[in-house]
Amino acid sequence: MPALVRPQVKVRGSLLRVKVPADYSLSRDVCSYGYFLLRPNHWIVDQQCLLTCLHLEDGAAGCKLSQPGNKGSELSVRFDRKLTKPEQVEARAQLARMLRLDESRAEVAAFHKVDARWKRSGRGRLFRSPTLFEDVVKTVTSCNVAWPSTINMNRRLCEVCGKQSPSGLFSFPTAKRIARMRAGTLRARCRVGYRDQRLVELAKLFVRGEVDEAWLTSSGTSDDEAFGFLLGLPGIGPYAAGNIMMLLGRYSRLALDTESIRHGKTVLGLTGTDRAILKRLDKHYEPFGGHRFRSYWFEIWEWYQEARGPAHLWDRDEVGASFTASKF
DNA sequence: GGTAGACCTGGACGC
DNA sequence: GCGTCCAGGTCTACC
Repeated sequence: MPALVRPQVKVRGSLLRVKVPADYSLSRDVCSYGYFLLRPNHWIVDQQCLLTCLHLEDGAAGCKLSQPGNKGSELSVRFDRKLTKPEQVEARAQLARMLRLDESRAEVAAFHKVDARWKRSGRGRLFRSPTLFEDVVKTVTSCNVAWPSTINMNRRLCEVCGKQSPSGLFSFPTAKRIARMRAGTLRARCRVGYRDQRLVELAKLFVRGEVDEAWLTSSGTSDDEAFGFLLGLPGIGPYAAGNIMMLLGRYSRLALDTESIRHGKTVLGLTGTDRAILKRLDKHYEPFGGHRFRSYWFEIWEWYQEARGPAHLWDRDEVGASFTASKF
């Protein structure tokens, strides 16, 4: 979609009111992780609201999320078509996952108790996708590639494989859809490169129910068990598995990549070979225990914001599309 | 357990 | 406009 064309939710559809935790801030908690810059998401800076598109029982439904009141006030979610009752239930569940509404004020406070640096800003929640499948695909499309390519892959996945809503927004493709696609088609039309076969295999695992989100998030499943399972998935290595752990709400692991090395060198002043820096990073965040990823991530996020201004003022097609670790 | 090279895309650069 | 080089994480083969 051309940068100058701003998608609009024009049709008067269903309106959902969504209750949020008392400390919830839409602009802060959405603009907290890079996925808010990836399709089907579009943060509208001058309105401070999120435009996105959900895949529901009767197809794609574009929606605009806003928080008309102060922090903690309920969200207004306007859809571009009428939703059936079951669709409303499904939409609420997807929105809750995406916005981390399951993370209460007390849970965020527990993080601040371990790392008080983020108490003032209130940061604690990390934006994610409405489904685990989308989170996994977004993670795979962020591996071994510069950020602008990740943006392109996600845009093409939505436009080529997603469904179009009444107002013209594209939803993210479902696992069922990707599982039916030929790897060559994904490669040629979505420019996913060698990830093509891995994405199809991942989708098939989801369709067959072999990736069980309930098990992965269960308190009865240890971090080691969840991490080990993720490592066994196609296209998922240590970085991707660590990232997906965070997306599942497990913050005890880091997702270390070249960006981490840059952070270790420039912000933490670590020296030595890349391998040595990675080891030191692991050690450095040990004191944050079960919250390590958040402490690590918000340091990186703050650094981005110092360079590019507050994230809630980033325009997806300008700042969002241009930033890469090597350019900072 | 550690290491080297292939896998792809897109941006940067030189001509 | 074209060709070359490089960055990026995972996977496989090999030692």
